[in-house]
Amino acid sequence: MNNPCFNIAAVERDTGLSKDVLRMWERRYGFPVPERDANGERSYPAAQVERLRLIKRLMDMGHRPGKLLAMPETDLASLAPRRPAPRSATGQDDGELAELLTLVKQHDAHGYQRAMQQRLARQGLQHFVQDTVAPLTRRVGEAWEDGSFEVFEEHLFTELTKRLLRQAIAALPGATRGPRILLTSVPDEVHVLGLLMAEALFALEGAECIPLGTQMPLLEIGRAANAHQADIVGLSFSVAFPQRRIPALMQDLRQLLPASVHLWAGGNGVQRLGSIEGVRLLTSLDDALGALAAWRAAAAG
Amino acid sequence: MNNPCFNIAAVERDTGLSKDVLRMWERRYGFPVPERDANGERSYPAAQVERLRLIKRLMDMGHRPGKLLAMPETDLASLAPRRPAPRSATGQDDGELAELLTLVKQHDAHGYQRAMQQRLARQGLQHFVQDTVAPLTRRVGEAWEDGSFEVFEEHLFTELTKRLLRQAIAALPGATRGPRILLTSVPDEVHVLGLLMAEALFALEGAECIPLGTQMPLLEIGRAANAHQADIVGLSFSVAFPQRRIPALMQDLRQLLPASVHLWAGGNGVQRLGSIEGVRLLTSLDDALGALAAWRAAAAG
DNA sequence: CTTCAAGTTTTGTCCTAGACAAATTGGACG
DNA sequence: CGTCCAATTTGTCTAGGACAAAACTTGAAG
Repeated sequence: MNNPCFNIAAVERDTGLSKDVLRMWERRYGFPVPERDANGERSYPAAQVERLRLIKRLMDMGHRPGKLLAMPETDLASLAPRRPAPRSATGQDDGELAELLTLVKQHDAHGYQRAMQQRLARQGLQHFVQDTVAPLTRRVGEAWEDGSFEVFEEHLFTELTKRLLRQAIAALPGATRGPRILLTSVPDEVHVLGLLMAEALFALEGAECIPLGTQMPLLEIGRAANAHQADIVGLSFSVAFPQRRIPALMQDLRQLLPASVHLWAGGNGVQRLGSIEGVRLLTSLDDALGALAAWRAAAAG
Repeated sequence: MNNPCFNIAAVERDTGLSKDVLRMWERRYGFPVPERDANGERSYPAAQVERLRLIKRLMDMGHRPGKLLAMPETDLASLAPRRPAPRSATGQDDGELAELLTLVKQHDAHGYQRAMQQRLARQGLQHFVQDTVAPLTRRVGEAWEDGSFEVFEEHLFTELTKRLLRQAIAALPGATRGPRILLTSVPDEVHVLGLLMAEALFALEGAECIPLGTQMPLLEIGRAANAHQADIVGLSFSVAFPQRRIPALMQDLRQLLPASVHLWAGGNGVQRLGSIEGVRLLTSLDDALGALAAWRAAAAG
């Protein structure tokens, strides 16, 4: 048999579904049904792994496992390309963004970087962040959801875009005028582009940003805020982060920080959230700038 | 009780020991012996987690679990601070590196960046990577192990250093002369500094690097290699990655790639590894450059 | 028609305990 | 002193069962 087969650990790695879940689904829903190797251990054919990946993707889009696992293969495929159309359609710019996406899709890293550099030069950092990077990121998320972007294409996009933003940030004069803002994310939240966009805008305004990367344990965020004498702690939540966990998390963190330290939370993950005591929710990049202006007004007054 | 307790999933995250292993040790060796919560589930006191982390570290140093778990606390501690002294002691440079570490330790991000930029300008990128970034990273790892670095300090170091390297890489001319090298890491391997160091050296040599960030599922690595028509796939493993898993992982990946694609594995995690069929192990940054030269020689011949 | 609370189903994670293969060690023998 | 085989060590897999937390439904009240 030259079909490659995967043991349960390999499937866990590649799909992100835990061994417990894989065995549970087999028991409850009758899928996947792996073959068994000489030792009686599960051995998943590539086709089943492929289907599991599709199911995982649909689950991330909000579908429920029970339904998906009961479906025949064909119905599954028909669910995938469901894109309800309300893509931001601003005419000309829309086409240019599509071109940028095409470059990534064609794996033309150099072309993408060149095009983005040009755009950055033309628009300036602030408009570049707000009118290019932000919508592009949303587009990539959509494309990934409807299956027109592979995982590795999304990784490439993220990696290249991170570089552009960091480079632009590094080129800014090191300002010391504004508040000190500590930027990071909580454990299980790995997305960093939102943080970088915020950092770029804050740095442009002359604030002093302290970037700690992603996945900081809460206790460590508290210590870091203290050590750096931060005025503001800014967290980012992507849409992929379970929203219901956010309020409790933020309240825990609020208690770890001195009352004088402001706590901000932004990113697409906080859009639909109700207000949280002691936390400023940033609903957009504009709102983030507004929050900074308000902080300064309060500090001056 | 105001002592914080951890459930088994949290302990797995914090120690890197799988749930299976934690339960097995409890059954076999009588440690750890967690309390039970209201639902009868394991609840590990902080002290036990601390000890598990120490045991894990000693295992990574080559000690055997059976011995360690049978030891009383005091003996364990006596094994720990054994830092065999062969820290690269090159006199003057050693002092300068210590100064850089001190800047991070004092949370002086600007000072650190300035000092590193100067070093980069003075040494040139190749020596900067080999003689500054590499030893510095090792030092930070050591400092984290012996507790003199906080988690957030390590995050800050990583974040700032990543930026320096990426900036330097971006400043290089986009060369198209060498092989196309796809650089990434497997799931569960989040460390990226090693990859960036390799990328810097390869790019200096005129190779075309395709950086995909970390944590790519194996199947995706295969697809990406195909889509980008990569000549070489380069993976990085940190010391924190369980070494025993590497050979099987690499063999799985080897089978997913066309025979014409070379497979390289580097990083501090592969130092003590025996050879793997079809995989070129990079034991050092110098060795990585050697591998590149060898590839070119073979391609030309 | 919306909003909120209570009930029901779904779903993931944890539990126990046994089996076995892969890796490592120790010792015997050349 | 090296080499090979046996004994031990060690991690991962297996099987269902149990249960709590999340998500969906339903129904009542504003």
